[in-house]
Amino acid sequence: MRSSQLVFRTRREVPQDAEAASHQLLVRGGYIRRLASGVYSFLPLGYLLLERISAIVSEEFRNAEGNQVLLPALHPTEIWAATGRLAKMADVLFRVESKAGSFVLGPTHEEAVIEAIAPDLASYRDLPAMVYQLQTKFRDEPRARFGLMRTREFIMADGYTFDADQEGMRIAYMKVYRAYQRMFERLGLLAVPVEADAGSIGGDVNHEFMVASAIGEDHFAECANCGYRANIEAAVAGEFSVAEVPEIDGVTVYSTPGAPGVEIAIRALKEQGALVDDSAMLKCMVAVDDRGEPAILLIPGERTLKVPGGYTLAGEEIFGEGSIFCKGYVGPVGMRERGVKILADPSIRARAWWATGNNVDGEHVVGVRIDRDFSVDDYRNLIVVEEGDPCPRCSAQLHLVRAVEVGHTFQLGLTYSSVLPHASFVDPEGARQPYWMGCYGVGVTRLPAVIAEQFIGEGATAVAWPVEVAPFEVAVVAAGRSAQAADAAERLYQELLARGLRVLLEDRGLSFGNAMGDLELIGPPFVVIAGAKVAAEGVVEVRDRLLGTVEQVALGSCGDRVEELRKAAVPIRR
RNA sequence: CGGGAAGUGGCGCAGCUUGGUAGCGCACCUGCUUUGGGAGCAGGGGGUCGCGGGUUCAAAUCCCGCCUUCCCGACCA
Repeated sequence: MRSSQLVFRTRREVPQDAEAASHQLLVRGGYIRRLASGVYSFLPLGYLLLERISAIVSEEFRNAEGNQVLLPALHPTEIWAATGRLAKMADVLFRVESKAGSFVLGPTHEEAVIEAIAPDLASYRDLPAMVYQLQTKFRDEPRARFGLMRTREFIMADGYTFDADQEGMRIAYMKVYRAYQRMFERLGLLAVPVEADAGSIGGDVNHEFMVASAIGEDHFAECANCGYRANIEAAVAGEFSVAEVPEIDGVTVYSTPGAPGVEIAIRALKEQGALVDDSAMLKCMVAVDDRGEPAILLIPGERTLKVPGGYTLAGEEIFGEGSIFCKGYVGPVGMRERGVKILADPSIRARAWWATGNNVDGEHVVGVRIDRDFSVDDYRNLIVVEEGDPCPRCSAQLHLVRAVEVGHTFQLGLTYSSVLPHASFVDPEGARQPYWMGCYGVGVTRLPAVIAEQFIGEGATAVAWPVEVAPFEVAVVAAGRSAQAADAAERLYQELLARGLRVLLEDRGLSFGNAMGDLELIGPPFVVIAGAKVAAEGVVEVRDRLLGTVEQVALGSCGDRVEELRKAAVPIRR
């Protein structure tokens, strides 16, 4: 393509509403333009980039035997009501009321794909099967973020597998899992699969593919020793070593009026001469289960609570008049006898005694021991892991990494097929059986931002895209005004095109500085410059922007050399 | 939804404290000179100052209400 034909304009100034480096680069380079918060247009250059990324994603889904489809964005409300997700995902659903009826703009397509495909998968002979699409999703996000990183309208590649049994589902899952690893490598991303929480999609086994990045909205825990990796939501800590604590024998009650909360209570207890250390407080949170039964959740006072599945934290009303729970002074002692279930994080065993609320306003107790003063009904993982916590597999120290989720794979099992009767097939005995399903997502329009973060230069004024995703693999530019340079550039452009490369000829007659400034934003990994030495010595300059190397090459061998460099280029950096 | 910041030609900003008919840089248009790292000179076009109301002889500027955008948090595939 000739730059004079490309509709785009770069800008020098940093856009006022762009904080993230990738966002600045994409706006300055003229890849995208914001229409509303979390709603972006892809301009011609941005579309070329997106087209490349989409092609790679699509190819890898096909390598996993996916059949491409295109499902509607407009879903009749009924199909969402049928799975209960109309209510469950109400917060993110865009709703449309029209004379044609009531619709939801699809945020994901489990329901829609079953409606579309189930009639063609009526027999066990039709299984296994996989379909996928690249399609626009709509989610009414509470907050859009970092340009393309989190938007309200975005393209996702979503795949769905249908199998006759669990074993088949697992095989399909592994096939996609491996396709994802190839896909992200081609995209220039070091994506690591981590164990994750299934969220509102549902199902059992699932992995998130995470890329360490400054624009990450998530963290995952990683063990350098054994390779354990899990999203912070799903990560669990191993066994903590037992803490050294002061010798205390009995239980002592202290009067601590006006001291709710861990830190104030510790201070109040110290003032009274209690032998408490800063880690002595047991945090006791009141939660209710799905049936509305109350429970107490116990964690070390310095830790953050992770509310377990099936429970929600109790609201203020639980502390009302006549309640057995005393706000700010809740403790486990005697609660079981009053019919309150006690759940505890295993880490509370790593200490001989605790200080805790005495279930009386203005009173704490010190020296409370598990099994002597109270019993735990159930040990569950209730704490959010922190840097340095022991690994659950090998007890080495966990490390937290800020990261972006670029893909997510789920073994759904029978989650959807059990509630949608037509999501089923007839087995060899003639009996109707539900599909064993898997679903797989890749955040396609997020990828330009994530890739840019990895390949961007200082000050967000330059990028060198990985060869497979680059809108142009190589750019040709003439330096100076000589006719020889312009001729050489034109001939090289034709030659590189003929070799099947994606080539940009800079033909706008810009000064050299302007031309190079723009090229740095357009991001070709290779640039060929035809300057004064073409006429004098018959050589051009070839730059490898990924490696940062520059070489002088004879005009006649330039095409060969560029192709060599192109083939030798490795997608992943760092 | 809570906290913070900001809305002035296409983009980035000044002007607001102390009301008096809107300015700078970039970009754009014309001409000439330039062209191996973001050129120079001369001339030119373009703005409901986010929206609505109020105060005033007079509002970008003061007052009230609303909207939008970005950042942190909550939430999230």
